[in-house]
Amino acid sequence: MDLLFAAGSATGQEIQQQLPDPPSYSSVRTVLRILERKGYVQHREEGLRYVYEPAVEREAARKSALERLLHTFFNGSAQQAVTALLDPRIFRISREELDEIAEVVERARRKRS
Amino acid sequence: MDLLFAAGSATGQEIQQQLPDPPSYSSVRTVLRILERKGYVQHREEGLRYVYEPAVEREAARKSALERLLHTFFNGSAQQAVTALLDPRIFRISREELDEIAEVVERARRKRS
DNA sequence: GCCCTTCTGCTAATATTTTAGCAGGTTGCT
DNA sequence: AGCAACCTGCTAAAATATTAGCAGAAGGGC
Repeated sequence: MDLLFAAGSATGQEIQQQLPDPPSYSSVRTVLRILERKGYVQHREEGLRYVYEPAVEREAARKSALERLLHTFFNGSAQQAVTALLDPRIFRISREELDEIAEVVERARRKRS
Repeated sequence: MDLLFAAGSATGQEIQQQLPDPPSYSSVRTVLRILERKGYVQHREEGLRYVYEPAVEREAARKSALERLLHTFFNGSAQQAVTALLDPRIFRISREELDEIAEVVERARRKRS
């Protein structure tokens, strides 16, 4: 699923290739079919093969993943999460990126006031 | 696991209570015992009952969860993640929190320059 | 001392996941 | 037409996860 969210959509073959320690193509497809039956993914036919994509809105999935992460590791606090994201011991962030982040925050503040 | 990371540590009973649609206590303990065998959690005896906690450093787990989220939903970009965290359509953030975040960012910038 | 509650470990049945093989269809090339 | 390289669905075995029941130990109150 994560893979599909990251890629947007993918064929069985693409998924298999990106999987670590890839199982047989047959296995991948079985899983996809099951995920589809459960309503987690959907496919469209493209030429003769199926292209799969998540059945849930990307936005919605992202939101719920964020919420979960915040709750699990940051006590629900967005501020703590941002602090971790900026912690050089955790991520190396370029100077430019840092500037952009500052701008995003400033924009949010201005919008608020 | 998420629950344990959020709480820091917990007894079987506490875990059961916090679980949605809670299965029997017996089931919870079986799972804990298996997780322990696999090395994901460990326990210490406290009085007569076991208190479980994750076997991995909280920091390390947090880092890997963040990395995964960034990769899955934000194209690896911390900036995009911060943007989402500040998006009022996603999270309601108080004015104070926003100010604190701004400060965190500023501190990071000063440290950098 | 005896019972009630709460814990542990063990065991076992059931459900689900994971894996792969096989048959049949389509496309395209020779 | 025949063959190779794809794809799909179906099927089934094996591994794993999930759930819960039961027995035995320990503590606390009557």
